[in-house]
Amino acid sequence: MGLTKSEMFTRSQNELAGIAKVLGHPARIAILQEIIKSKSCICGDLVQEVGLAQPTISQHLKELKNIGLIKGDIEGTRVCYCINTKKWEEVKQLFHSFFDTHIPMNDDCC
Amino acid sequence: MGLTKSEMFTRSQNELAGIAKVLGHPARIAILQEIIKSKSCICGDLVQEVGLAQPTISQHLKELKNIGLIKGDIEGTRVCYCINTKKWEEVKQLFHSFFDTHIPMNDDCC
DNA sequence: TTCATTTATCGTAATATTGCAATAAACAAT
DNA sequence: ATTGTTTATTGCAATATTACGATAAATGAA
Repeated sequence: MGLTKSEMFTRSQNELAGIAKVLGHPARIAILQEIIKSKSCICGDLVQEVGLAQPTISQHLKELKNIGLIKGDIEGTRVCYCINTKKWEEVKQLFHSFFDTHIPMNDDCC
Repeated sequence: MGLTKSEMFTRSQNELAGIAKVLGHPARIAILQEIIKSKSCICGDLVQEVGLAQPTISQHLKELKNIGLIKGDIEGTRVCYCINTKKWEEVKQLFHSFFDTHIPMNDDCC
């Protein structure tokens, strides 16, 4: 089969996993870092910098846009991508909350 | 093809993406939360709680163990899983560092 | 208009992931 | 030794992801 219904899990579990999944590819991490680094946000330069073919980069950008982490501004034939800082903060907070859940000490094992 | 060589990316890009990938499934998020919630760490109870077949849970546990987020203690026929707090803190810090990179304001677009 | 530039989309091949039934392996209890 | 319990592994089918060539779509420049 290979399909788990999302109804099996809570909304927040699906949300966090969905975002983590998009972050789960080094090219997309590289794209985000490159957008941040190049203060003025970049476009097809990502193809040069990341080293994947243009359609591939475009596809990764689409996924990052889908979860709202980046925005794209059309400027003539070019598209200027940049971080959506509002969403960036939200996602930061999401991971923060997840990892800050207190881990109780365990005497029984481990 | 469908394969990007990991040599294309930095060590830390691959590391972060690799961990995010494992977190990128709601069942694995649910498993982590359940382990945390059940103070005394649990075993095959996860099958009951998460609602997937035993081999599926076992497989997800394996992936979580691979990145070191959980440990498994064999206790007779049972295996007691719990959070590897040391690694947990490391991963928390990893995401923290990633999301805390300063996002420069952009006047050009977006 | 015609040509060059840039990005998105389509189509497709290669690969990876997911889920589970069947089964093995390890142990406890009788 | 046999039985029951628990977990890991194997094998496989269904699906998803990834990468890229080809192509379309949109714009700017000549």
